[in-house]
Amino acid sequence: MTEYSGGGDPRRSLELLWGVRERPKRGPKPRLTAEEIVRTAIALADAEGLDALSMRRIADELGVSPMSIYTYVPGKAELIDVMLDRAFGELTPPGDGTWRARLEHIARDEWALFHRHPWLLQITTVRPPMGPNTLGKYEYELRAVDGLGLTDVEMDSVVALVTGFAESAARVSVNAAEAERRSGMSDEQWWESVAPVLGTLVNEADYPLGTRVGTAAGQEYSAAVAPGRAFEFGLARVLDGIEVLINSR
Amino acid sequence: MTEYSGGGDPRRSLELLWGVRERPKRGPKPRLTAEEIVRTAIALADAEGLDALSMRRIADELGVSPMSIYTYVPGKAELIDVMLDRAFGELTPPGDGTWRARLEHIARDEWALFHRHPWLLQITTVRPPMGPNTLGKYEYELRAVDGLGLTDVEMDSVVALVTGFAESAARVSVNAAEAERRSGMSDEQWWESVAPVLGTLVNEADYPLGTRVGTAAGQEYSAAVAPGRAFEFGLARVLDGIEVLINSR
DNA sequence: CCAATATACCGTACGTCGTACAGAGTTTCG
DNA sequence: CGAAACTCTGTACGACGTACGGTATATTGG
Repeated sequence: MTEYSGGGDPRRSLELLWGVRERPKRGPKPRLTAEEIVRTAIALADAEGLDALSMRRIADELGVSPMSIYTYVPGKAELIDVMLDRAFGELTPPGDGTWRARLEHIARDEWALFHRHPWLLQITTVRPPMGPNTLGKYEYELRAVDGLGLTDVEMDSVVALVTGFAESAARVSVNAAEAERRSGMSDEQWWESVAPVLGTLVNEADYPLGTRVGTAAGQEYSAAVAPGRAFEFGLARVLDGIEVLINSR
Repeated sequence: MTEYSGGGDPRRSLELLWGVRERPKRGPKPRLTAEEIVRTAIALADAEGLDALSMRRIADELGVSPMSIYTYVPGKAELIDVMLDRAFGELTPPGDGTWRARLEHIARDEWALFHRHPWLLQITTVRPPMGPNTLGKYEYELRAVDGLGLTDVEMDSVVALVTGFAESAARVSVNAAEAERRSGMSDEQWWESVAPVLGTLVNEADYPLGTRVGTAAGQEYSAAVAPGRAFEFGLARVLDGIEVLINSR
């Protein structure tokens, strides 16, 4: 189940994101806070993945009945919106180096964030939760490419390219780790279980480049480091491409 | 629920992928074939998404009971593996142009494939199904960057960068369309529902670049064309970056 | 022609999920 | 001291993948 951000009632979602709900005057003392629920949900998603994040599990963790959660949060979609914005709060703005150093910082920082919170990759952010950290992130990303002679639209495109690349590379890395965890097999072990059967079905000569290059890549990089190398390689190429654009201005 | 490819028994999976199952000598005539189930599943996923793809729905569609499906396919994971390989069969090898034209063809072809079969984006392919089309795809992708003076490992990295970029850009595009379908709101309508509430919570002066650039980007590109522009922009930058690498050899 | 065997197909059942709804208990205000 | 506002909970619905055991059907060997 892919989770969609921006799914709930916008007013209620935004109140939650900005924490502006005035506390009630009557009724029993609340046993929880929305923030506590968000923290618990993030810890659970970090430890067991987004698939294991259920309203029932969160309630268990907090020692209340499942339906109590709905007192503090309109539903699961809105909760995930807040989790996303809170996670973005861990990112740090780049410093004062070159534009290239600033974009590298942004990419590496996001790469690390996705590894700390792999569930972020399962949340679609085409309509992001308009919380303080999400807005702040966009702001400092744009600052990193301000004053380089790019148009406003180009600035937006460059930022989207770099963050999109970081997300894409992190996705490969996180999925590789997750596949290893689930299957209990390393990539090498997996390949050793597939290769013999594949050999009886396929003629290697039909795939000369795939056989040669696949073997070379497999030997050069163990599965444990391959995603990191792919990130570094791709980042260098993407920044080189952006440099071509900037130099043309 | 993210779906993982390569989850099932490798022998049974590979037999399915290569269609090598000898047909049974005794027992009742089969009413279906594995291929028929795969076709039905792909049509269903195309029309209603991977979340709507259930063994029960497939069985309904074919007029049999849910458990009958398991006569032809070991489980849902293996079925999805075959769906993936069959979809890759729609891709076409690049022609004889420059390396840049060949890589552009690969990226555009994949971009289009992900739009025809958006569910492909929900399947993790770190351990891809080793079917004929998946192997063929890797082979002609490598052929596109053969003979340029790159090392084997660099060839693999370049191909992964270009296809990873195409996938990443298509993901944004597909998610945007899906968000519109689900919510019944265009991006403009969504923004109009969020902006007024956001205005009461946020001081625009705190986000000067975000406000200016966000507005500019929103006006330049309607939501309907924005993902396509982002794809073209990013592809040009990525290929420029690869050109820098190739020229350095 | 008759059993033995292999296969196809199906009904039931289990433990998940998000959350609608109705009710019970608790605190504060007028 | 009510009434209103609020917190919390139990039950229920229809979905999911698939394990298991049973029954119907086709082919084979005698």
